[in-house]
Amino acid sequence: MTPTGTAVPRRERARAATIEEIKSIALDLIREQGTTDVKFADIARAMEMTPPALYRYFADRDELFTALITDAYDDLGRVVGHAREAVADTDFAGRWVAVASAYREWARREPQQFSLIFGAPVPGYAAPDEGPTTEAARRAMSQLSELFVAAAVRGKLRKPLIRDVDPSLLACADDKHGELNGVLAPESFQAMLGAWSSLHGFTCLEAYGHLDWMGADARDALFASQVRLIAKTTGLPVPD
Amino acid sequence: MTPTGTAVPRRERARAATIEEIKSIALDLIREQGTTDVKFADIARAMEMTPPALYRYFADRDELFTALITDAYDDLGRVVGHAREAVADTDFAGRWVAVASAYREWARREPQQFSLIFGAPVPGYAAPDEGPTTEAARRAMSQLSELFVAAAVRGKLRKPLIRDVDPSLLACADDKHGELNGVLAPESFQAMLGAWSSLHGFTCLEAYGHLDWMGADARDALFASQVRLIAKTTGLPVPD
DNA sequence: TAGATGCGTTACGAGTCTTAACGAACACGA
DNA sequence: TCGTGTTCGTTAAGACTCGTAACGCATCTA
Repeated sequence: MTPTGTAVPRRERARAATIEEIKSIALDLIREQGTTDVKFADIARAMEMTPPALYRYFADRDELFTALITDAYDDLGRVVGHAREAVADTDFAGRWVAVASAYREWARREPQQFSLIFGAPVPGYAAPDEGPTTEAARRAMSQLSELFVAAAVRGKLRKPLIRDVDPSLLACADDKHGELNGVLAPESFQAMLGAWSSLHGFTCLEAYGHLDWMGADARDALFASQVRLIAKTTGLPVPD
Repeated sequence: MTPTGTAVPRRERARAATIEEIKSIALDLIREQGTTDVKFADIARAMEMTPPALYRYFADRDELFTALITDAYDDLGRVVGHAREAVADTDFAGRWVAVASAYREWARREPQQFSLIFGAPVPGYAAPDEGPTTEAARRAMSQLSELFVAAAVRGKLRKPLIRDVDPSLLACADDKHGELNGVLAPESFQAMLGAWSSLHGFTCLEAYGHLDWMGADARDALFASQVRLIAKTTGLPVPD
């Protein structure tokens, strides 16, 4: 069975597969033990290998972490993106709810991955500045801004409740003009950031168990009311 | 110099002082290295002791962590409380701004302590359920609820923007009736939780550097607008 | 003064990350 | 078909960690 159509050499494919297996097992272990510190020894044991073998694939434990973090960003962005596109592209409020819910549920489903990207730096791991992680962060965040841009383009974005924008924030919005297609008004830009931070706040609190004292139903209700409130205050067209 | 007025035996005082020194140095190290994992060896070295000596004061590394976490809660509660009381007790909006700003600034000043209490569980450390940490958490949170209760008592709390409350959240509010003096309307209770999560979201994002891409001025402006927005939507009496 | 208690030390076992040196499997050109 | 070189996984070893055990020394108490 000679590889005819395969552009990628057999060797490299095996290597890539091993790398994926390492990351996958690392994630499993992280999920199992509930913390983000993985031991090379444990990964190796689960793969029926010896610890030093892993150094053929990751120079450092930090390098493995960086890979896990960028993967987490990608996964979050992908999940949120799918959720967004599952709703009619004219139903902006519906898309906002979908995005917010996906964000929340991903964090609850994968609290460790969530804390990997949004939590405090992992012990002993200093994020490489301007590295691949910041790049991945932009991609994930863009899911939200695209939503607002789309609404603005179609003229469906009302003025947000808070309209006065500080000069410094205005300058900042100008910097981002390119990415935002130059169509998002500064006050809407400000409102969007506020929406993100509000959403993020609830998500953090819930993912780390700080809302466990209220029942699951109550949490759902609180989330729903928050999302609706944000839609209103940011100027997204709520059906209500 | 015989200890005349000292009720506490000299021995215990020395022990307490050592405990404080350990925690203090642990915090310094955490601040220096920017991560929450402290090594007993480093603490001991800084104290010019040998690592095993620390086990006379903390049975475990987890025990030290628990102490640090409760201290962090206390510190946050204390700082926020002071900020609240520094504003006239009739100026509810002012008090809200003070509380929110103190919360934010504490997190920015002590990101490690912040992540100690609000971040993902520390690697290898499983929080003792229903232990002293949850108790301390209540105390810190109460700074916010007292503010809302006070405003409600004086009839200065308007209806929040979102008024419909889900039954499950209503039941939850009833449970807390005692602590809330039975005077906070369910919709205000819901709004208060929303206020907290919004505040928390901005604080998290900023403390962990996810807003570094905008300038400090822009961050300040965004925070101010968020705080004002929350005051409006929760029904706090804004002077404007 | 005699004894008990508390504290800090050294010594040690188990475990971790990481590098270095070795052997075996594989791919490839002569 | 036969070398040759690259890649992979192994064992061995050094430096470091947490945590326990056993030993002195100081202090407090009876």
